[in-house]
Amino acid sequence: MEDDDLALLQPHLTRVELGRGQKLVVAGEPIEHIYFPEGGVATVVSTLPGSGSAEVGIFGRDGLSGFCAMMGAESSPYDTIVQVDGATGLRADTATLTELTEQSPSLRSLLARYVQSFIVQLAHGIVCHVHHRIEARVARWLLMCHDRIDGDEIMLTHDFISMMVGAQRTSITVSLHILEGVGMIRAQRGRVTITDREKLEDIAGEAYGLPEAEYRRLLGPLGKTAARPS
Amino acid sequence: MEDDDLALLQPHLTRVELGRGQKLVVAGEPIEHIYFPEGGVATVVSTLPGSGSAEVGIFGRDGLSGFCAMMGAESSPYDTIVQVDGATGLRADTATLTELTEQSPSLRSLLARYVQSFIVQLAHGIVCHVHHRIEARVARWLLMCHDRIDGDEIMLTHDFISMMVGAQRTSITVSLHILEGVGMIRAQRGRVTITDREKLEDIAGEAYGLPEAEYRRLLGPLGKTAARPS
DNA sequence: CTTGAAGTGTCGGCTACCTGACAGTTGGCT
DNA sequence: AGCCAACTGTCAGGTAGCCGACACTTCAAG
Repeated sequence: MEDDDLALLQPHLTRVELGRGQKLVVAGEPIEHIYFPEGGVATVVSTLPGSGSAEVGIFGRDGLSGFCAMMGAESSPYDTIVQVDGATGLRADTATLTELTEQSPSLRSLLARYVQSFIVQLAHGIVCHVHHRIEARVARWLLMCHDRIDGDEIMLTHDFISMMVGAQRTSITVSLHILEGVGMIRAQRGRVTITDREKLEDIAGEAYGLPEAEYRRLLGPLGKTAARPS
Repeated sequence: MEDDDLALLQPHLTRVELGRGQKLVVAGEPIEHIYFPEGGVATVVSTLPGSGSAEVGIFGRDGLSGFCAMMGAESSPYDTIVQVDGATGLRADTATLTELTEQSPSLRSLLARYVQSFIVQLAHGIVCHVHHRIEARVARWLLMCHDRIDGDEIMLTHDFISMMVGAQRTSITVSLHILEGVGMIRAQRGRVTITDREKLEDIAGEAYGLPEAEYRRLLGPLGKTAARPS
């Protein structure tokens, strides 16, 4: 995702472990650090007392946590949680990063373009909930994870997918059976393996693709091929 | 919404009529003008060949059209359409505005904070679709309109609300009857009048409020009291 | 005044999905 | 080895909201 702005950032980055369940942003609390995952998946989750939780956005090595701290909000109303681990991330102080961004127009442009791509992801989430059945939404979500991990195995439970997709756990079980029946995936305890990505994209239909296309348009390749600092 | 940045913008603004149905942004086409409505309601709408349309965001005098043009995207995948008219708007050239923003840190901060508030609106839209029944979503949407217009009368049809809320037209008719039965609104042909806003907020519950609170936190009062250039 | 389009009310059938409950399975821990 | 917690499968009942169809009302235009 970075180019020669990387040199600007590098001295301020620390590599840290990102463990499953770790909260990169806690709702309502000041955001002190910004994280750039080098792998795995993190999601932005809304939790309200009367309504339970719902996932609203997702990112991995394609994005960063808590960008709202650089948009004039010291905190976010949403949690950001590491959901699929197995990777490290680069961490920076919010204040430092904000200042760097303020100074470098190209860094600012990069951030702006990422924010724009994230907006499209959010907007598309709404469209999915309005128009697409659970099956397609599950497919969408699996594809979004697949884009962000190495290999075809994703470690996650039905319970977990249910929160992501915004559906009942039992409905997820059924959906996964259908997807498995057609040979798109293989489901084992706590693990889903993508076996036929193309078919999965077919099932997802318009539920998948638009935000990804927008990301590529604004920021370049998404996923395994994306260049990352090492 | 503006403060003394206004002086910077003023010379580049032209007052224009905003008519119902007018597209302030056309999906996929370059955004040449940015509009700041002085009243009425505009929405951001996703239209996909296979899935029909869905509304994803809304704004009025609290916001501006096509901000993505200032985020590095020349175009947006979504239309922005004037839905409730009866007001003028201020228009500026995208290029000019982008340049001004690039130069003025305070203008940039203002824009960033607005974008952040819009993100929360989008995210909350997802939460609504996951957790709240149609009735609450209708209430939410009426409240969001009410925040942005003068008076308590909103000119809109059931058909229209159905697209906004992401539901069937007949379901909207039923919902409006319920809301009217409890005395929260009065529905006439092509018009809804808010008669008891508090009760409406009760019905909406958590479907309404969070994005509005966030807007106030970041940008100050939303709605009728908000200071606007005149 | 007439006509027609746009908007509204309503109904019956249908289905996707929720809800809760429970039994079976797996795998890590002691 | 054995146990417990987490995970998965499944089922039966209920319901919100979809879908299509149609009759009625309102209003603006000719």
